[in-house]
Amino acid sequence: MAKRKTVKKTVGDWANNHDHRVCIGDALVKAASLCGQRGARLTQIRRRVLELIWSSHRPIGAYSLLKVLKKERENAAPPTVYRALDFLLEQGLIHRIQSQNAFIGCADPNHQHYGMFLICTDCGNAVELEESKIDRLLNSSALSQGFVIESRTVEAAGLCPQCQIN
Amino acid sequence: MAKRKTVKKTVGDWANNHDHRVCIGDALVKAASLCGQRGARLTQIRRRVLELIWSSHRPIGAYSLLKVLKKERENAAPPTVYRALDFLLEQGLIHRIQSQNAFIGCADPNHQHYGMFLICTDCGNAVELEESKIDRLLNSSALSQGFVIESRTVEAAGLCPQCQIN
DNA sequence: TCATAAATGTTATATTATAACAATAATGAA
DNA sequence: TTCATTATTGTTATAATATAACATTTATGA
Ligand SMILES: [Zn+2]
Ligand SMILES: [Zn+2]
Ligand SMILES: [Zn+2]
Ligand SMILES: [Zn+2]
Repeated sequence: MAKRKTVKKTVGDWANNHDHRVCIGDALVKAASLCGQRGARLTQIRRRVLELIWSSHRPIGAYSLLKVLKKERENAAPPTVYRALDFLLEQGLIHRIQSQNAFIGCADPNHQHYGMFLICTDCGNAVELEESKIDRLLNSSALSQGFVIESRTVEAAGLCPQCQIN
Repeated sequence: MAKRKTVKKTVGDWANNHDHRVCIGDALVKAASLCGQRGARLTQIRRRVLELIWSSHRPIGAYSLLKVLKKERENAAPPTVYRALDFLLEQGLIHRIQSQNAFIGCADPNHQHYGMFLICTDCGNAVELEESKIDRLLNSSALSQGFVIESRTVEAAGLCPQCQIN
């Protein structure tokens, strides 16, 4: 890979003005590293699906992925994509956006986090919210009813800073 | 309708030991009243779909509803159900559970609320979380990135008090 | 090098949701 | 009441999302 400038892409960076190739590159490097550590096999298909998911900050659906894959691999079929997605989800490399039946890359697969997203209804971009306070409040609120949370889906739709201007 | 004891079904009541007919009855009465006020037509089909949704505290899918409806109305088809669901969603009489592609009755359709749910992975029951603090925290957390939330999906999966015992 | 397990290929089908147009029923104005 | 308008429901077809089941190939390590 050619040497590239390291631009920090912070969580909550809604700007279009970053070099998104850096996001993609970072994600793939991290994924390879994590899978290596874990003895999980980031095969060609899986890697390519991850790359396609990272091709934008918009969640992408399984059949959109399939459409692209088919151009490169004529025998790609739904299971091809869904198996790759299952693997990537298991490894925490992507998240599922329930409200869209779509998938998005996880920028920080190595950290504990909760899969909480802000999703712009205009440009479609989504960013992960790293806010442990929400998680704690949710937990304590549930506990006050005796309910123990194991996993959560938090998806807030609205307008990102960019799209409020336009 | 026969006179019945008014049993308060509080939010967060996970017990099986309430008379669920009361939940159903209350929901239908409230729905009729609200629709009346709004000039919205709670037709036979819509009312029946609402009743079926309220038949348990578990979210129920469109095609499960259809299966039941077909026994009573031989020309019921997917649009029959989805139109009723659309109406009930618009009126705030039901909520959609995104993580299950399923629907659940709203116990308090007249109040402002946020559609936040606790869903038991064991018994399948779901209750709506009335916790404005979570909503405020979510809003402020989003705002700190300049993001304005318009709607939210909060679905926490875990074990309800009953199912922790078993 | 061979047995095993993991990944992928392949075909079929299940599940969830909507499009499009026709027929009927409700509503209110003339 | 009658008629025009709109809302609701009927009907058929199909789109979109996801999984089952079994065959084949590839990777892995004993
Ligand atoms: Zn980027
Ligand atoms: Zn935007
Ligand atoms: Zn009940
Ligand atoms: Zn339970």
